[in-house]
Amino acid sequence: MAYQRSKATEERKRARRRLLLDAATKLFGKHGYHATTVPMIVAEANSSTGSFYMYFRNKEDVFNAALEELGQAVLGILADVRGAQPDPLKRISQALEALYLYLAHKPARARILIVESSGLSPRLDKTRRAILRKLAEEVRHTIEAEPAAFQVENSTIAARCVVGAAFEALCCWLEEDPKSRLPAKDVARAVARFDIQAVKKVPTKS
Amino acid sequence: MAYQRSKATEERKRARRRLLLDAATKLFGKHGYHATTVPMIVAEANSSTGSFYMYFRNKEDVFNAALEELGQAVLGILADVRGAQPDPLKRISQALEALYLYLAHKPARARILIVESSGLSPRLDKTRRAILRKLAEEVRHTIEAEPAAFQVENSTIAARCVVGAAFEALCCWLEEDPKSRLPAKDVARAVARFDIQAVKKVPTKS
Amino acid sequence: MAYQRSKATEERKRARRRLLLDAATKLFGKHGYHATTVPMIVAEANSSTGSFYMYFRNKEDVFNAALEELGQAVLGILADVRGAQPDPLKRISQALEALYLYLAHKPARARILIVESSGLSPRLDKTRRAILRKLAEEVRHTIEAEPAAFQVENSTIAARCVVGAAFEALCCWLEEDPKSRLPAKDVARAVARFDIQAVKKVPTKS
Amino acid sequence: MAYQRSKATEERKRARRRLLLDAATKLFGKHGYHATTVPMIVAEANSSTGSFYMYFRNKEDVFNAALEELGQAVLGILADVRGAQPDPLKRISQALEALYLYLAHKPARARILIVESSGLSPRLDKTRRAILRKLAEEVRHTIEAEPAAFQVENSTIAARCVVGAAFEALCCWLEEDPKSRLPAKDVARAVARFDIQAVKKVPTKS
DNA sequence: CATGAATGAGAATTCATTCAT
DNA sequence: AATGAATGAATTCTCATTCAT
Repeated sequence: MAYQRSKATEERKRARRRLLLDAATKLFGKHGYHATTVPMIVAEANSSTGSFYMYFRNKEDVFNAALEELGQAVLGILADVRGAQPDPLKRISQALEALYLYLAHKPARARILIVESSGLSPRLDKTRRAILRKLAEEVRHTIEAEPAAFQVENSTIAARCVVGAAFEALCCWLEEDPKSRLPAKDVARAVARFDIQAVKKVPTKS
Repeated sequence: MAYQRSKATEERKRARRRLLLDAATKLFGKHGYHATTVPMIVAEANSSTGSFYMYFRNKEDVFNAALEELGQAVLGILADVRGAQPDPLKRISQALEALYLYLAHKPARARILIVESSGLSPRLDKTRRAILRKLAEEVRHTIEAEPAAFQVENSTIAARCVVGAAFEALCCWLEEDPKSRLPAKDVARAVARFDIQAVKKVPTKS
Repeated sequence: MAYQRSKATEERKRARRRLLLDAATKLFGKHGYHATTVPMIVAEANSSTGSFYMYFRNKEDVFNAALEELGQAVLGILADVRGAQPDPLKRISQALEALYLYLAHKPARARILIVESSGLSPRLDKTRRAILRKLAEEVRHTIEAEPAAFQVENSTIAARCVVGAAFEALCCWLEEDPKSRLPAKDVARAVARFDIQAVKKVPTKS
Repeated sequence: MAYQRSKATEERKRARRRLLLDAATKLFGKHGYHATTVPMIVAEANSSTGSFYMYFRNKEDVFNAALEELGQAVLGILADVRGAQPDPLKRISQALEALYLYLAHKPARARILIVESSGLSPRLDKTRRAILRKLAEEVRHTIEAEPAAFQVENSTIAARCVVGAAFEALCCWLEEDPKSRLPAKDVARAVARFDIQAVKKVPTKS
């Protein structure tokens, strides 16, 4: 009986945390870190400041949680593609497309990851960099795993370039008028073409 | 009533503004926008709050001034290279190298441009985007001016990718331990190789 | 989520607001609007700046609240007299006496109403004028309701004169040395005599 | 020669002071004491802060000067009427009319005297009260000089009432829409009727 | 004498966080 | 566990006044 109740409690706690984290993600993406206040978050989540500090150490902590969750999601997308597509060049293409479709449909999250998480606190910077590093690592492994398909001067730097190119193009696209801009898919393809061209092995003549 | 405004006074005003702007640039690059306070800036510049508000409307205004100055500097570097190097592929390479050397020697400025200027206020975002847009335009013009040398799916997007790749690689490099990381020049070359590979025309077999 | 809001909490909130408003009223009356700072108010109320801004939008807002409360009080005094005294001439007399006794015992409030509320902000000016207007309206209605008792050239202007005379006399009296000045009651009577003489119907000879 | 030059200098000094004082009067009347800044005054007078502090000790000092000048002007008007009109009742009427015409044509000055000079500093309060006191004294002397014409309970208080009535009516009138309000002359007459009725001797039957 | 750049004390206000209920 | 009232440190910005030129 006591166990049952505790289980229900656990679930309610999880649900409450979700509510708060979703509200925070939404607002951080919309207004940025500094313009989002804790009262705003708890109002959006129909909760209270007191509860907020039960689930998160402080404001930085929710942002960090939102950022990490986002990182997980993005890495998950990449993992899915890796499992599904054996051709490494096509994999890059597919991964970019999947990433763009995901972030294009959740522009608030895209903003958190790309725009709003810069220059905050050391801890948040660290989390942000960790996500970007993991993405770059993923790319680097892909490159290094198939020397027959790729040819770059420095795979670490090339991987960073792939990530940077993708995010900058995405960032610009997010700022464009949603009515007149290209479809996300097309941007993803153009970026993929760019990245692939940059890293694929050029057959030497002879 | 209004006497001839003394030239010495004008010069002192300019000097004072410079002092404040340099101090602000230094501190913004070191601590970021929010962690830098006006008192900190005036202390660094050996000036006073009152003076600060004579030369800048508010804190946002100095940051904007610093950012714009930085944008001018970076565009100036690109313009210099454009004038000096007729070969468009080599030009990209040289431009990146010049940019890296400049920002590597002024890491505080690099941070302002790449890391600290995101997600602040609409006005600052606009200034930041304007700089990145101009950089991308520069790249796009280079690409479009020589169809014989370049081949991309979409020159606008490719230009953004070039800029994004360069800045992400630079950003990562700035975070590395200065003692053990590669020299700026080498990073610049690796990035240049990446970018050039991505956009140069691949000779069709025949 | 929202539990029954506890009655005790509501009451404490009301009490806190009262405390702040009373402190503000006291200090505004003593030092005037500009010389009274929010820290002074919260110190007087044994509260904190944060609380202050929970109950009032800003400094102007407390002053406005104090002024409106004062207006209510003064209008209440007039309403009481109107209910109690059918003779319109005597009513003016009684109303003035009641007003003087009230304000003489709360000189800080009198100062707020008469001296300190002028030339502050448009909003406060409006509140001040609204109170004086209502007082004058009260007088005007009294005059117009009994044409047999009163005779004036313009009842609106006469009503303003009644109010102006009363407040100027009160203001001068408040500045006099409390030890040597006339009792409030006597001043009230002299003013009443003045006002009544000014507005009462002069029996035409016949 | 030296004398000549000094005289010219004296004149220029006087002129400069006038310029500053006029600018200050205009701005104080328009925006009030606190909303008028020294830079605003010197800009209006085409002068400089440095000069300002040559002619006035500080901001309070100009306001005081403006107020005193205004007081002189108003007392001058009363003195003129006193010299010209021997009938004491008619004199009150004429004085009010002259006062209203003067202040109606210089609403900024009227505001300084009636609205903006309240609740500032002790010194300014004192100057303001001194002006009102002198006006009341003038009225009191008129009343006391002709016991045959007047009949009041307390001439000091009656005099204050006369002044208060006049200023409150004027103040209300100044706030009314200039297009639709009564002419100043009519208001003056209505106020005069009120005041005279209040203080004139009522012939006892017999 | 005139100028206006420089000063810095001082005020208002916000919001992350705590804690009594 | 949940609530939201209370806290106060911290920050921005203004403007009267001074003083070097």
